[in-house]
Amino acid sequence: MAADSLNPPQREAIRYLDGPLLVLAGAGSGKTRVITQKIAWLTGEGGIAPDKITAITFTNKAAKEMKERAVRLVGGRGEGLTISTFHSLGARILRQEARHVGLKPGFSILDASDTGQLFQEMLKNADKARIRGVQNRISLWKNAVVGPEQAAAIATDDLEAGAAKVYAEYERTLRAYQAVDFDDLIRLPVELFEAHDDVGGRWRSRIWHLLVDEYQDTNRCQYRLMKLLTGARASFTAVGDDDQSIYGWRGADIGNLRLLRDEYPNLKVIALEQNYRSTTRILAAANSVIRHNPKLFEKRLWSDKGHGDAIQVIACRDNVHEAEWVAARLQAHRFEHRGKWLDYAVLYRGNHQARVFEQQLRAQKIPYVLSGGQSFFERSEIKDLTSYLRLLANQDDDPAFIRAVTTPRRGIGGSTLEALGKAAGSRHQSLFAAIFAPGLEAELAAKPFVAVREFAQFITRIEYRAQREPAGQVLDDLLRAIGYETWLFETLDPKEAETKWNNVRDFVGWLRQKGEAEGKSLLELAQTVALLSMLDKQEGEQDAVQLATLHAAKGLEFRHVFLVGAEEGILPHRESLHVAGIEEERRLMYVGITRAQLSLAVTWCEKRKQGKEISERQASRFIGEMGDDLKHVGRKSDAPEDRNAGRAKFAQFKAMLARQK
DNA sequence: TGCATCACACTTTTT
DNA sequence: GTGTGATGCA
Repeated sequence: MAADSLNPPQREAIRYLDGPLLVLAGAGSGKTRVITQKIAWLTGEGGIAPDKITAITFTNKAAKEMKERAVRLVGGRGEGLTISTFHSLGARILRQEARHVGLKPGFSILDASDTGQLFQEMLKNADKARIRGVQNRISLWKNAVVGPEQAAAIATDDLEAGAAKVYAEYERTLRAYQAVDFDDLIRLPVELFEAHDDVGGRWRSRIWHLLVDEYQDTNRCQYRLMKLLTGARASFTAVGDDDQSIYGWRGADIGNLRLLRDEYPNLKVIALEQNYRSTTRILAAANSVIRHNPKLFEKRLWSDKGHGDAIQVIACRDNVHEAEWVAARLQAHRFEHRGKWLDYAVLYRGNHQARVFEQQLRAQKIPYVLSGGQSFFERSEIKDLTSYLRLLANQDDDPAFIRAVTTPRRGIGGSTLEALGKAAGSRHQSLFAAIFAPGLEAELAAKPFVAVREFAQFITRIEYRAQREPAGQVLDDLLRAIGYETWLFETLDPKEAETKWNNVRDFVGWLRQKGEAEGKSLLELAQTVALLSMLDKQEGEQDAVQLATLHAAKGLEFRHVFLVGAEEGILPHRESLHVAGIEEERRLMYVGITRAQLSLAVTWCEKRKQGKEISERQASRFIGEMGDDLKHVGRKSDAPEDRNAGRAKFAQFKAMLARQK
C-alpha cells in the first residue's frame, strides 16, 4: 500500500514525533505497514539519520520482514538502520560492554536445551516436572528483573525458596563458564545501564527514535531496557495489541501497557481500528468475544469487507469425527471455490491435537504443513557442531568443551572428564585451561592425557585459523579432522546419518555464505550463532494446508480458518481456569478468530478420546460469547446419524470428486 | 546396579 | 507418537 493510501490514524501514528507514542494496532490493522512507513518517514521528512533509528521485534522472522519492507521503502537511505530482535540487540550491547559486567567479549550464549542440562545436573534427584518448574520460575524472575537474593526474599513457599537457591548457583555456574542465557541478554544490559549511566547514555545517543513491535509481548525486563534506551526524551513508538497478548505464561507482562500510561503522562495513544483482513461477521464475533475481558484502552475493529459467509459452529461426535469433518469440508470447499490448499488453516490449542488431523489429511491426500516442531538448531548434529564453535570463541565454556571433546568419541570418557574436572576445580580453572596446568599429567592416565592434550592443541590451531581464513574452509577442515561424517555413518543407520550429515552440510554452507556476505570470520560467526535462525534457507510457500497452534498462528492470516477443539478444558485449557488465565485464553480465541479473512468454522467434540479414555465434553464458553450470528451444525439433537452414515456420505462425495476431476 | 519394557499422560514457545 | 517414570529382571 502506498503512503498516500494510509488511513488517518495510521498517518497520524507515522508522523507523530512529539513524544512517547502507543499505537494500539488491532488485528489486521496494518501494524507492520505503520512501523515500516514510519521508519521511511523518519529518515525522510522526519530528518533523522537512519543510523539513529532502531526498531525492535521479537523474532528473527519479523525483523527480517521489517527490514526488507523498510529498505524497499527508503531505498538507499536504509543504510545504518538497526532492525533487530530484543535479544540480538542485547547481545550486541553485551559484546561491546562485556568488561563492565565481568564477561569477556567472546562469552557463550546458552540456549534452552543447554541451560536445561545445567538444571538437570544441579537438580540431580528431581523429576522432570520439578526441573522444568524451577527453570521456569528462574526465567520468570529474570524477566521480572529479580535477582537471586531478592528471589530468596520474596519466595512464598519451600518450592520457591529452593528455586531461589538454585538460581544463585545457576548464576555462579553461568559466570564460571563465561556464559549467559537468553534472559541475560536483556537483563544484563538493563543492570549495566542502571549501574553506569554513562554507558547507557552512549547507547541512548545512538537512538533518536525507537520503535517496538508487539509491545504487548514485552516482559518487565524488556520494558526497562526500552526505557533505558530512550531516556528522558522518550522518543519512541510502541506498537501492540493488548487483545493479542498470549504470552503471559512466559513472562510477557500486559501490565506494561498500564505502566506506559502511568510512567509517561504525555503518552499519546492512537488506535488502529480499521481491519483490512476479515469480513464484518468475523470481526463482530471477535469483538463480541473480547468484550468479555476488562479493557484498559477501548478499541473496536471494523472493516468494509462486507458480511461474508456465516460463521459455522460444528458439534462433532468425537475428535476423529472432527478431523473427518474438517478434512471433508476442506476438500469440498476448495473444490467449490477453486481455491488453493494454502488458503486453509486448521488451528488448535495444543500440539497433540494435530495428530488426528494429520492422519485424516494424509489419508485424504491433502497436503499440509505443520507449524513448530524441533527447530533446526536444536538438532543433535547441529548442536555438536555449534559446541565446537562455542569452544572456539570461549574456552571457558565447559559444557561446550564436554560435548566437543566427547563427540565424536576420542578415547575421553566419564572418568577422564571427572579427573579433569577435579583438576580444574582445585585450580579454579575451566576444563580447557586445566589441560595445560602443570602437574596434570600425574592426575590423568597416560592415554587420556595425551588425547586431551591433542584435542586442546587442535582447538587452539583451529581457533587461530578461525580468525583469519574463510569460515567455510575452516569448517570443512574441522569436520574432516574430527571425522564427523565417518562417525555419523558408523554410529547410526545410513538413512539417519545421511539426513544428519546433510543438515550439517546445509549449516556449513549457510555459515560460509553468511561469512562471505558480511565479511565475518568464523570466530565472529560463532559468537552470533546462538541467536540466528536460518530464515534465508526457508523453502518457498508450498500449496499446503497449515496446521498450527493458536500461538504459532499469531501474525498470520488465512482465507479460511478451522478453529478446532473449542471445548471447555482445551480452550480455555483446564490449567488456565483462574481469572488471569481465562482472560489470556479468551485472547487466544480472539487471535484464532481474527486469523480468518473470509470464512471461519469453529468445531468442538461432544466426546473426546484421550488415550484409552473417552470423556464427555462441553462446548467452549467462548462459543457462547461469539454472539448469535452463528450457524450451528450437527447439534446433538438433530444429528442422530451414526458414523457409518457419515462415512457413506463421505464416500459418495469422494466419488463425485473423482468423477469431476 | 543398570538396563529393558510397559503403561500412561500430554499447554502454549521464541530468543 | 513421544518421552518419562515405574517396574521387573539379569
